[in-house]
Amino acid sequence: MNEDDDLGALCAGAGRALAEAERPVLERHGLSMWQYVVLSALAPGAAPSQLVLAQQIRYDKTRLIGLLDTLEAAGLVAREPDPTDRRARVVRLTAEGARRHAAVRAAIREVEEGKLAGLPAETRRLLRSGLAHLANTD
Amino acid sequence: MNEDDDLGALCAGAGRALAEAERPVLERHGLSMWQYVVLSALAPGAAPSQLVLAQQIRYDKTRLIGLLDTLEAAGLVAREPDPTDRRARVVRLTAEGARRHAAVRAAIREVEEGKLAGLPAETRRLLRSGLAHLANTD
DNA sequence: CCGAACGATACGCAGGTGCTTATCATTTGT
DNA sequence: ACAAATGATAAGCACCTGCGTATCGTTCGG
Repeated sequence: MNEDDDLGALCAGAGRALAEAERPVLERHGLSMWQYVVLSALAPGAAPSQLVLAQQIRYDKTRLIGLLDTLEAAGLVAREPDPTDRRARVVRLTAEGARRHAAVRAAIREVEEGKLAGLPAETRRLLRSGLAHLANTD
Repeated sequence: MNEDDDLGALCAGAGRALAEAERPVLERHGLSMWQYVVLSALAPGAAPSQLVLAQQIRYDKTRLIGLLDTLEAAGLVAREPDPTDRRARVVRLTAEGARRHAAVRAAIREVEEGKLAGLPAETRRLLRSGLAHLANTD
């Protein structure tokens, strides 16, 4: 039974399985995993600076630059100097970026639904809350 | 709420948090994450060949060689030619390897218990079964 | 007002990853 | 019995990752 497995191993296995299932979806929409992560992070609201965005998604701040370059060139995000601190760049989704993100997110949700097929609603709920608890006990 | 997050993002977050919490434990016992994974894979029984071991733990088969070299030099695993097919090497834990694995595993279980603190038994159970379901729906 | 701190950017380094190719010993199918 | 396949191994590759350094413009404290 899974009583023998480490929780870490289980999380890694589940995460890998999900990532593998989602990769084709992302490819079909022309986005890399990290690009999708950035769009997801910006969906609830603009990031006050690239630095906090990098910390938020746990991505290297110097590599985020090139990632944003690509997304900006694709018209999915916009960088604007923060009026209150012109060193910082506020990063936000463009209308097109919000549209693309919503579309990809819907497709990914479908894949996840498929993976969850067969699990009772109660299990799904506790799975989410359990994972959130583990992730937030940093 | 966590209803907003992708399952993949939740798994990644939880997995990362667990890995970070377990790294100091592994370091204290002088093992890398992958070395521990190998020991864990061998604990239930010897691997019939290095190739199947690599596939089992999803590690590159050519890199596994060096990993096993280290573990063998440390006296934790043993490689013996399979009598029925002398191309293959059977990999098994040594007595010392089994002891080390049990010790590290106990320490890791403690960490995981700490992370799970506050979650009711039912949630833990469903969390495990939910993760196992996701991981096995490859 | 000026030096220290800070954000964005460019660049290179070291380590880890999966993948490919080549070699050698062994097994297997015909 | 011989060619093809297979497992272990070595070596090299292309990529990704985090990290450190340097530069430049901007901000802020004394």
